[in-house]
This record gives sequence, structure tokens and C-alpha cells, in this order.
Amino acid sequence: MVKKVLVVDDEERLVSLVKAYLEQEGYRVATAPDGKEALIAARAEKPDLIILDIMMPEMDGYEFMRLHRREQNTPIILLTAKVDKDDKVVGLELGADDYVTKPFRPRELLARIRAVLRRSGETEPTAEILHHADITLDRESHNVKVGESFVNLTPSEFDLLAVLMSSPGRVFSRLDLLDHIQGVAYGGYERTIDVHIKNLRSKIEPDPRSPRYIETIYGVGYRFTRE
Amino acid sequence: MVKKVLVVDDEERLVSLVKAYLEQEGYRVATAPDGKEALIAARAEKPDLIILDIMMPEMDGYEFMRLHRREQNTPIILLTAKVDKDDKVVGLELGADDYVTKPFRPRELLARIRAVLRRSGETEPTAEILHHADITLDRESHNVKVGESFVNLTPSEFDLLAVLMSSPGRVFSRLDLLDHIQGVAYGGYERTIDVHIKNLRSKIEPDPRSPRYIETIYGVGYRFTRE
DNA sequence: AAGTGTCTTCATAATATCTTTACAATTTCT
DNA sequence: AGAAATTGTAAAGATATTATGAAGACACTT
Repeated sequence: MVKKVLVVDDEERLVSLVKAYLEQEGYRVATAPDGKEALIAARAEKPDLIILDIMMPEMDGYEFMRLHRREQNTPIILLTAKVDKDDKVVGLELGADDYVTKPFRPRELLARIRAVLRRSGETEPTAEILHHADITLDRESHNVKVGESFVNLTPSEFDLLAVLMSSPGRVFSRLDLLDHIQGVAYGGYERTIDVHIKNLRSKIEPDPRSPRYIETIYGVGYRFTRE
Repeated sequence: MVKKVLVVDDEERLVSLVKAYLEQEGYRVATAPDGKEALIAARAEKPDLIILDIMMPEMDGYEFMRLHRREQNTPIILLTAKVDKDDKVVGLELGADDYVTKPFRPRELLARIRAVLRRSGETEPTAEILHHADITLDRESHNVKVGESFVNLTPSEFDLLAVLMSSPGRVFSRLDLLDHIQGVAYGGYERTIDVHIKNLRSKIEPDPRSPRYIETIYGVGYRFTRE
């Protein structure tokens, strides 16, 4: 059964990124820009999990939690701006199940989501195994196989490959890719991606000089081969 | 395979009655008159199920359960004299699987036994004995063997190793592992896992500096070697 | 109540990864 | 072909993560 997640945040960019990422992982995603609308959405959608920003216009995260808890007991993961210890305490007292500090990497959020859902007795979505052109990437066990041999990738390399393989043939800009390996709302430098791609290629390409799996689209970005 | 049942009660008449009845039904039956002897018998016999009287001399049922649970996870059916609701609660909290109030009809007890064994048979499809790469871990007897020699692990270390060995090659995040050794409580500190891993390695690795069994996956977690 | 063993937390050292920089190589465009 | 833009690469510095020892907290025994 597909799990529904409600993402509540006023930063549009963040919401759409998280939405895309989670949908790619097999979740259904609803969104709301503030607490007021989130209450309505929560009633309508009955999500299995809510990801909630603390700082929002109209009605902040705490207020939302208080009201929502009267009606339902949905697990909640808080998004907090700072590493403020008080924030943690207040949030958890109000009934949050976990929290993630911004900026965060999508993988970090995903790990928390899985843990919370597992704790609340829900079954996780089936592990997504990507398999294209001789490469197998298993998100759950965090293993990558090229042909018959396993390769060890760094976190950034793994995430990069996972994104590219999620849509073979689609070209991703460096900015797209940056969002995935660094947190959202993080000042990144596009050239960084080039270096990761180089290192990734050296690990998975038989001949890094003429890449077979990860292709460069001049002036645009990179893509995983369409085959 | 014939199931072994350990019956623990100080009333001799009751014990012999139950014993005869169960043997007639095809079970192998061991007995013990009190908690102290039951502990010894449980170690020696490795029963599939324990039927346990609460009120006993020397060591009562609760005490026995507490001690026994450290070593093994045998299903337990309690025999309670009173119809006390609190007894039920306390017993089940301590890890009993079911309870029967005295006096009872043998048929009643038999039905419970079957139900419990069926249940525990279903919920434990995982192998009792894990064997990978020179390490043997026996969940039931709570023993770990590296090569030819036994090692003594603390409960946390044992659980950690058991989880990792349940899926060699799969990477577990610290969050995953924390949930396994701490139960469902939130608030654990992920670094705690590092320390357990360190201690575990010092006990099972020939050279803890370059681990052979438990590998670190930078930025992700740990895994048991896939050989 | 003291003692033993285990678990957690903390501080710091050791590593691995990530980012940036500078320059070389390649592609595109005219 | 030559210039301009983009991408590839190596290496160094900056960050982040993990390993480790040690102290304190906690649980259980005697």
C-alpha cells in the first residue's frame, strides 16, 4: 500500500523538490503552504505522515500541531531552521516524532521518514531497485553493481547516480543535481558536480574517456544513457 | 519435528497430569518444580515453549521470566491462580505470550499451546542460526562463535551483530540499528552505535583497525561483509 | 550500599569526502 | 581554423564523518 505524505512549508522550491524526491521513492505526496491549509489538507487526505516546517506565515508549525493533534495522531517530522535545543524539546513535547534541521539532504529526510513509519508500525514502500544498462542500484541495501561486481561509491556519488538512473535519458542540469546532493537552500557551486561526475565515472565506466553510462550534454548537463 | 515443552510448577500432581496429557498429544515434556531449576532446565533442554506457574517457592514466575528473557526468547504461557487483571498486565508486559487461569481443563491449555506455537512459528521465519564468513550466531542459545572460539557479547552487541548478519551486504543506517537495540523509543543518540560497533569489533575482529566482518560505509552506516 | 558490568555521552584524534581552484582539453560557433 | 564557451582533471584546502579513550549514568547483584 502506498504511503501518503503531507509536506507543509511556505518555501515553494523546497516543497517541490521534496515532493519530487518522495514521489520518486514511491510515496504519494500532498502539499500545503501554511498551517491553515495544512489542517484542511490533513482532514481531506488523511496522510500517513506529515513533514512540517516550524516557521510559516498564517499559522506556524506549533499551532498546527496543537490543532491537528486534537483530531488525528499522524506521525510528524519537524523541519527546524536552527540546531536550537529548545526547539527540539518544545517540538517533541508537542508530539513530533522526529525532526530534521535545514538545510538537509533529501536522503537524510528519507531516512527519517522510513524510521518514523517503521516505528509507527507501517510497512515501508517496497524497496526501489534501479536497473538499467548493466548497472543495478539498490537504494535499500545501498549497493551498486556494475555487471557482476560491486563498486563502492561515496554518498554524493551514490545519490548522483540514483537521480540520473531514476530517469534514464533525461538530462539533468547541474543545479538540479546540486539540489540532490547538497541541501536545499544551500549556496552551491555548479563545478562541484563536474568533479563528482568525474569520480563517479572513474568507478563505473570501463573507459571514462568515452563514457557509456553517464553522458555529457554540452551546455545543459548530464544524463544516464537511454541504453 | 517434535516440540519440546517445559512445565514449571511446584504442584506435583498438576505437573504430572499436564505432562501425561501433553505427551499423549505428541509433545516432549520436561519439568521443573521452581524457577531456579527451571532456568537450568531451560538452558539444557531448549524448549520451544514454557508453561510457567506464577506462584512458586525459591524463585517466582516473574523473576524466572526476567532472567530467562536475557538468554532466550522462548514463548511463555503463564499459569495464574487468581483472576487478577493486574497479573495479566504485569505478565504480558514481562513478555509472556498468553496466560491460563487455574483451575483449567487440559483441552484449554492445549489450545493455548497450539496457538502460541503457531504464532511464534509464523513470526519467526528468520533463521535461528546465522552463519556467514566464519562467524556463527545462534539466536536461541545466544551464542556467538568466531572461527572455533566462543566470544562473549553484551546484549547490545549481540543484537547489533544479529541484525547486521541477518542481511550480509546490506547497509544499515545508525537509525536502523538504534531502533533495533533500543526498541521504539525516540531520542537515541546515533553516535552510541559507533561505540557499540567499536566494542563489537574489538571482540570479533582479528584486526579491528581494518575490519573484516563489519564494514563502515562512510556517510551511510555499517554492514556485515558480503564475504 | 557497594560492586560489577553495560550503556551512553563527551572530547579529541584519525580518515574520508567534498569543494574549490587553476589549468588543460574539448566542443561549439563563426 | 580560431575564438569563446564549456567541460575534464589533478591537487590542495576545507568540511564532515568516523574511531577511540575515558568519564559518568544506569541497571542489576551480592
